Amino acid sequence: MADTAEAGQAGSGPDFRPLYGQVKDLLVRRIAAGELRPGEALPSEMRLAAELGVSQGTVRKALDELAAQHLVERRQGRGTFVAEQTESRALFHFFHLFDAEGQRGSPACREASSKSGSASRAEAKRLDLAAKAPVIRIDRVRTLDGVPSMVERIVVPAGLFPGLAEQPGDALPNTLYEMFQRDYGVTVTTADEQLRAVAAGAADARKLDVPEGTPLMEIDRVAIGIRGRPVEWRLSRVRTDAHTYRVRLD
Amino acid sequence: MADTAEAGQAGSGPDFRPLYGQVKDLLVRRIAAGELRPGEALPSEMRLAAELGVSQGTVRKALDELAAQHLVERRQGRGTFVAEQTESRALFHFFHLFDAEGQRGSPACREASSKSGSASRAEAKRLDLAAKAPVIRIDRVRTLDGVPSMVERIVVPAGLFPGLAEQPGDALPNTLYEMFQRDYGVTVTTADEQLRAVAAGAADARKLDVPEGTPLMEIDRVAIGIRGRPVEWRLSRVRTDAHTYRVRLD
DNA sequence: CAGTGGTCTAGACCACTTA
DNA sequence: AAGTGGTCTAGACCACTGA
Repeated sequence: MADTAEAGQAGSGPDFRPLYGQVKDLLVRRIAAGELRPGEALPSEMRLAAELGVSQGTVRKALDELAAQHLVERRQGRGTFVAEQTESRALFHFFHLFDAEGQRGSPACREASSKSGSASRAEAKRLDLAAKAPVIRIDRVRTLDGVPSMVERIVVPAGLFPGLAEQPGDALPNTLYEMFQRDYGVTVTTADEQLRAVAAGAADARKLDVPEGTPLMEIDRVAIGIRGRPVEWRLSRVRTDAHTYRVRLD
Repeated sequence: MADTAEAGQAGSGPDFRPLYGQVKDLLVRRIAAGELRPGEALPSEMRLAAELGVSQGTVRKALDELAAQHLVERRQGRGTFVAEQTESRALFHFFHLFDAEGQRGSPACREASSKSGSASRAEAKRLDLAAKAPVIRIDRVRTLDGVPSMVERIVVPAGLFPGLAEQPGDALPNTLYEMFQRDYGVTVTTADEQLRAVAAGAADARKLDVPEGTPLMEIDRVAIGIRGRPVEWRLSRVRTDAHTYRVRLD
C-alpha cells in the first residue's frame, strides 16, 4: 500500500489495482478472517486513512463500495459497521415471494429434519467439494401465511458447520442465514438462483396438500459466502397459487 | 443550483437535495426530454462543472451514479455518452433464460401479430392508464435455440407509439426495446417481474408443442420508462425443460 | 461537546483515445 | 498534442449522534 501511496497517484503495471481497491480488499480480508465481527464498528475514515497512509477520500471510496455490496453499513454521526445478517435483511435480499397485495409472504417452518451424509455427485459439483465430502442435509416444509407452501432440501458442507448435524431438526430457526453467521461465522453475501416450472411429485403433493402434477416453481439456489465459495445448496418447490416470485430488473 | 453552490456546502432545509443529486436530476430531465439523444456525448465533466457553477467532483459523482443506473456510459479518454439500448444490452438486462450449460438462450420470433384495442381493466391498471384507453396488443411465439418455447402477449399504450399499430406483425424486430427507443424515443430503464408456475392451456400446448397441463413458467412483466411510468405490460409463458430463469441475488 | 460520516471544493498526475 | 475520464490528495463546512 505505502509504495503506491508515496507515488501519490494511480501508478501503472499490468495487474495494477487502484488504491481504494486495495483498501477494499484489505477490509474484506479482515472481515472474512473474523478480525472485524458482524455489528462491530470499523475504525473511522480518518483513522483508517492514517493507518494505511492514504487520504480520507480514498478510504471513503472503498467504504462506499463496501456499503453498496452490503458488507458494511454506514450511519451518519455514528460510524461504519460490519453488516449483520438480521432476519429482515435476510428476507429482503434472499426471500422474494409476495402475495397478491404485494406483501412479503411471512414464512414459518414445519417438519424440519437434518441428517449427515456424504456428497452426491450433484451436491459435490454445486458446492465445489471433493467427491463424497461430508455434508449435512436438511429437509423441511415451510408455510406462507399459515398454508404449507414450500418443500425444501438444503445441503451444506459439514466442514463449515461443525456440530450442526447434532442439532435436532426442529431446533433450526426459520431464517438460517442469521444463524450461519452468528453461530458459525459464515456470512452469505450473494446467491445464484435458477427457476423452472415442474409438476408436483407424490411426495410434494402430500406435503403441500395439492393434487399430484400441480405446477410448482422450483428454485435452485447456490449461496455464496464472503470468500466467494459456495456455502449452501438449496432446492425449493413452491406453490405459486397465492404467492409470486418478484424481481426488479434494471 | 447557483444559490446552493455559492453557499459552498450541503445547506439544509426539509426537502434539501444534495448538489450532485440536482445535477443528476437535470441531466435525467435533459435525456428524457430528448435534448440529449441515445448515443450522443454529454459535455465533458469540466464543461458541465463550468456551465452549472459547481466543482468537477460534484459533476463526477452525479455522472458516476447515472452510469451505475445504466443511463449513461463512461469511456475513458472518449467521454460520457447517453446509453443506447442495443440488442445485447437489452438481453443482458431483461432476458434471463439460460440453457443447462449456462449459455444465454438466443430467442427468435415466430407468428407475431399486432392489433389495436382499448384497455381492459387489468391492462389499464398495469399500465396506469385511464379505463378503455387505446392500446396495442402484440401476440407472438418465440423460439429458443430453434424450439418454440415462449408464448407472449405484449400490451403498450398506443399514445406512446404512434403508428406502431399499422406495422404488420411480422415486421417487428426480435428485441422490441431497441426499436422502442430508436423509433419512438421510449427508453425502458427498469422492469418489475412476477413469476409463477402454471399449467399449459390448450392454446399454449398447441403453440409450444407440449401436452396440455405441462407446467410452464409465467413471467408477468411491467416495464418502466425513464420518466418512471409503465410503458409495457408483457405476459409470457415459458417452457423450462431446456432453459431456466437465472437471477443473481445480493 | 467531540467525533462521525455526508457533501463540496480545488488542484494534481495518470491512462486512454483521437487526431 | 489536446482532451477525456480515472485516481488521489488536502482541506473545508455540514448534519447527525451520543456522552
